[in-house]
Amino acid sequence: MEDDSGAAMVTNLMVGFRESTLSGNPAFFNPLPRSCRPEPPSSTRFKGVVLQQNGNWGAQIYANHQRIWLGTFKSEWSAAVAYDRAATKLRTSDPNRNFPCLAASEPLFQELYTADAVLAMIRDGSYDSKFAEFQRAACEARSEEAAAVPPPAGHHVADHNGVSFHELFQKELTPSDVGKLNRLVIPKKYAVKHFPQIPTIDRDRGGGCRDGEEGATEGIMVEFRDLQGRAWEFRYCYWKSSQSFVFTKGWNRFVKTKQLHAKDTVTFYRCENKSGRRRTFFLIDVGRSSVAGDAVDFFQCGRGGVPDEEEAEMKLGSGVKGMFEIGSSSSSRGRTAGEAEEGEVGMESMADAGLQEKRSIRLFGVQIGER
Amino acid sequence: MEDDSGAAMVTNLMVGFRESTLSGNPAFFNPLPRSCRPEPPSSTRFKGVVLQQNGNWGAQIYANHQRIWLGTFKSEWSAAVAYDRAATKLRTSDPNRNFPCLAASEPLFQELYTADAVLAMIRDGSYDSKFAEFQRAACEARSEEAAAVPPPAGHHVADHNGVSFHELFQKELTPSDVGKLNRLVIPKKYAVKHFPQIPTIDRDRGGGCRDGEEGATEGIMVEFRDLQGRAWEFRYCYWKSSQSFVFTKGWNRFVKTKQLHAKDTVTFYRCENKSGRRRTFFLIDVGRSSVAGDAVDFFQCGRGGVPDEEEAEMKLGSGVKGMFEIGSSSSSRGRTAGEAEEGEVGMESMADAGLQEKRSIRLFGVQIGER
DNA sequence: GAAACCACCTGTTTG
DNA sequence: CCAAACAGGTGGTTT
Repeated sequence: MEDDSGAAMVTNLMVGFRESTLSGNPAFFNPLPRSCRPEPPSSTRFKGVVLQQNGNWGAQIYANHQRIWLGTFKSEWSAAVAYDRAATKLRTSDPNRNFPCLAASEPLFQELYTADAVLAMIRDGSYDSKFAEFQRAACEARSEEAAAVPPPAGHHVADHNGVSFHELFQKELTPSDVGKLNRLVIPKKYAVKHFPQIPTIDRDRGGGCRDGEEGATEGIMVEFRDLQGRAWEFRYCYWKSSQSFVFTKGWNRFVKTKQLHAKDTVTFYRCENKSGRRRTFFLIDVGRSSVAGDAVDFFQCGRGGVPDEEEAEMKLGSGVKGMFEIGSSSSSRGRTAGEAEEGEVGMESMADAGLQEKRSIRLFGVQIGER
Repeated sequence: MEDDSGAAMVTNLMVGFRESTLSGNPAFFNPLPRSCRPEPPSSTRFKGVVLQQNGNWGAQIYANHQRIWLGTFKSEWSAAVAYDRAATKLRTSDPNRNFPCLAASEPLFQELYTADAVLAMIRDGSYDSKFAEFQRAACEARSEEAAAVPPPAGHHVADHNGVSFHELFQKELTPSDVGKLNRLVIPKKYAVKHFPQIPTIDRDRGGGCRDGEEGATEGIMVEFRDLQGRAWEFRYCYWKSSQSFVFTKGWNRFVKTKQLHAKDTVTFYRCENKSGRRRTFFLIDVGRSSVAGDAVDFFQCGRGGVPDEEEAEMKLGSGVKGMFEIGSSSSSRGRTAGEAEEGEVGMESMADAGLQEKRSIRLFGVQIGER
């Protein structure tokens, strides 16, 4: 509770302020751009931080009309970081942070945990190590994928510390995938194996309805996260005429924001946290073509594409007809810190649970350890 | 009743057989093509014409299982013309006429009157002058629209002899409007101002239906007349996704028949006859782009597009779901000559009556006279 | 089988 | 600057 070392370490990790004592991939500790670095503490106090009589710093956050105590910390910054992390989970609609860059890669990590679990990690100092492991695994996976030999899809599973990343498949983008057609063709074998079945509206079900709808498949909305935790919704549908599965609506925005080009790749993962109580979510990652040459580092600050002009456009779950919720991200926003919503609609449709029978010990293709 | 001069004058007007004594726009009196001219009277009597003992010619017509007497006339031709005019009103489904070309521009004129009123005008000889005024106004309006300066829409109101032509709006056609998309985009501001509201299926009406349909709008059929009096039905609907109002079904046929091209214009009018007892109808007119160069005369024979191969296809009002009747044309076909149907469904929706407050004295933009 | 129709989708433009 | 409107599209279904 009172220990400050954890928070300080994470400040290192995320802000790169001094050399880390944590061994691991050095790519982690790329300093953030100068503009991202927090200013030294000033008379202006950080949000959610209070100075205590004993000289320590307390962190608290208001969410859902109640005050939540995050613990006491030895440094003002550590307390401010704790606030940011809690805010990342609890105040998603409020963009105000003490260290804006801190939030860049944490939402995805936090997706793996319930709000209670995140708060507990903040309080007991385990947040840092959990997050560090999460990042190290991701970074290693990234370097693996950058290798010349394309990794065999479907076998890259990491399961470390209760967190698993299961690679579903990867596709090299065609010119059409990134062109004016505004669609991504999902190879059929992967679509049927990993993606939910697209429901068909059965007509003769009671007969009360008008003549309008028939046995048409109009597709469903599916949601993925990128490595920054940003949600991406795609309309996933089946085109009878070409007998192909495609992403349509939303795909074009992804291509542009991520500045994808032909021969770049997209990789899909299923992410779970079996030790925590957090549900599965799905992840989409992009890989640059080697010909393009700019193999940027994995969690490098600013990755995730061009600066996003449409930041405020991220829709919170808006009850769109046909919405398919993957994970609980949308609906859990602004929710009470308590437990919630297991088994939302369609979740079980992503039916490839059979592939994780062997409790793999690779994370994004990198051997990590038995468990 | 017995006067033949009126009918003879109209024969002039329409057939251009000899020089007219009516002053006015010379464009009126373009002779019709030779094939349109009636043959001189032969031993074969005209339909609906009977020779009377006193040497005059009587005209009569059978409609709705009864014989209607149209009056006596000094010439055989005049009586035959009278029959044609009555047939235009009463026997629309029967294309048989004594002078086929005569009917070209009269149905529109007749739309302004009830069947009884038309018959009365035929009998008392006032048909000719009323029709002549109608045509003169239309011709002047046409020449005005051909001017380089686009007329300000919504202010072109003619009110002459109780007949008003109110310009609702005009649109220059885009390549898409005349292309493969088979639709015409109605600018929103005009759609909401002048066109009927597209009904929304209200869901909570008994609750028998499933969740399928929401506030869906499936559009309505609207009917317009062209200047030849031909009826055109368009499906008028609202596309939620693009938030635009469009004509869909039927528009493509109009484009082809009228041989429309990009930069041509369509203009919509509301036509009323306040002195008569006839209801409003709506008119769609086409204007050729000046770059296309062929500013054809207004009521020129053959105008109205290519020869119509699909003549028999004109549907009589067929009780289409969501049908929106403008005017009474469809439902009055084959109807008894008596008075009928005031205020049909949706008629009041074409709500811009507020624009005619000042009892305008311009007809299609041309000053005509105080009234 | 072709053409029209239908219900969506998006990039550009603009008040 | 941004949301609205719209010109220009799509695949799928009906005629």
